[in-house]
Amino acid sequence: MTVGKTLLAIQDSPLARKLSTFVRLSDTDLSVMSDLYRRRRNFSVGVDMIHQGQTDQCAYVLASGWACSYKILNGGTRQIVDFQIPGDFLGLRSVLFRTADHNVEPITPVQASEVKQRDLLDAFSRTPRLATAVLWAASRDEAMVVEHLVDLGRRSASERMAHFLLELGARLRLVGLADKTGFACPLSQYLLADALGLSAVHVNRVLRELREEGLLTFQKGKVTFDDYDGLVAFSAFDRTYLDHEGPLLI
Amino acid sequence: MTVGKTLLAIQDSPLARKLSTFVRLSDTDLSVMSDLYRRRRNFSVGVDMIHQGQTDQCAYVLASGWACSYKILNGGTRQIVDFQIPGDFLGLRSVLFRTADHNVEPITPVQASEVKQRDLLDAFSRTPRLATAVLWAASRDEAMVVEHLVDLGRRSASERMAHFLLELGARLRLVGLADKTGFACPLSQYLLADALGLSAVHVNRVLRELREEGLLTFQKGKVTFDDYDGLVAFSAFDRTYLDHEGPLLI
DNA sequence: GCGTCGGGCTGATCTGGATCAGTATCTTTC
DNA sequence: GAAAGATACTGATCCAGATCAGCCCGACGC
Repeated sequence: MTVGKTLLAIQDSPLARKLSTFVRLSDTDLSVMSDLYRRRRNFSVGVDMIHQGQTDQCAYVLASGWACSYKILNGGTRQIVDFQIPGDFLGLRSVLFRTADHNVEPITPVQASEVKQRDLLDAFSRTPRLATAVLWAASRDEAMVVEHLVDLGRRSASERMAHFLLELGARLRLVGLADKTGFACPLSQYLLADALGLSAVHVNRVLRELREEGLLTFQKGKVTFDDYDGLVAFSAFDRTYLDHEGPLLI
Repeated sequence: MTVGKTLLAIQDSPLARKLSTFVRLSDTDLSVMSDLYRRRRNFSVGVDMIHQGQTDQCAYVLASGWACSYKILNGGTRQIVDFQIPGDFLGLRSVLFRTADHNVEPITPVQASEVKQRDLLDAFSRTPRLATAVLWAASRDEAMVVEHLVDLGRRSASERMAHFLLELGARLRLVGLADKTGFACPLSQYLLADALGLSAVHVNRVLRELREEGLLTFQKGKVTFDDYDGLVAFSAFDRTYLDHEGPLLI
């Protein structure tokens, strides 16, 4: 039975797994979702997937690789708003509004499924539960942006760094790409600087500081939590906003 | 015909007006919405409407007054994430997730309709379009949070202030509470400080600076844009993310 | 086998905004 | 109408993090 097999495959995708922590997805929901997965595309590092200011952009579901969404400001600086990891939705706002309000750029080679506006809105009208699930996923993303905002507004550079890497680790654990000891991380110090509102120079110093304190090591593309509990205490990390409880809707 | 009259009243509410810029709401949608409006409640200044860490909180639709959502960090400081003005949804995340990840506090006396989780999820399953509309509204809010994040990460104190007050003005104009010359603003310098990640002392100096530059005046609860175009240029304000175009779904 | 380019890394100096320590109104309360 | 809180406002000082300037090293092209 090919249909059954396909559904099983969809059910196992990172997105389905994420959404089903909130709503129980029926076979109908899953088959509607599988339509969204049709157009698989590849992107290479540094070539924007979504351009700020352009209209009729697509959204994507990230299958593999890392990307970042950012805004450019006059003066050439930029602010990275969030990093996207496998299973993440990306560019939702750019399809809900006609014109994209941010850029998205792959940090590593990326595989992603393209989702056009029509596809998404059609899918929503066919299965209301899917709309609720996506609303939930979007809210979870917003919760992370909010936490990031608190980072920038009220935490010191080193708290910020610690908090940010803990959060990234927690997110990666949800998709099996990290454990409590650390994770592989393709971010350069420049990218960290643009995300944390710091200069690259200061990022370097802060990482050294954290290493010397025995809290964490970030070297050669690998983040290691040398003292997880110490880090949690130091940065007042509270992961409740990332935790999933059982499905809310039956 | 009481039913017709009720629908008309709902149609005129700030929330319905906001949502209908995105989707065309049918009579069914409107009557489902009217159910959400049943429980009107009053809140007084300083008494939290939503408590961080508590479970089974309600959401609210703000009818009148201002509120702010914020997070407390250890050390007693806080970061205000957003201000809510009439027509805004509030506490959506606190009903989608079981436990609230932020506080919401009225800044002025507030009138709001309470929306319980069950009400909301029932409403979504009855009319998928409503779910899409709320997703859209939530995305618009997220766009503002993102812009706020850019404020904190990469703009100087005075750019931040100018950008923030322009945005607030633009939002208030959408609900008829401001015009191009300015708006009535109940925010104290302490609240501004907590929102902009500055000290209250510096907020005061920045406001003086902007006043002396002839850009804007904030005195006696009233923000006046003395040089609107100058402000827009100075803070690189781009309001596309706030603009509504015609309804996307028929 | 030599440039060059993108990271990482470091010291010296500068500065935007915090912090401290007040003063001046204006309300509220009793 | 005195006392107690808010809130606005100001000067003096301090410091976290930016900026500038540069070195080191591995990967790449040719």
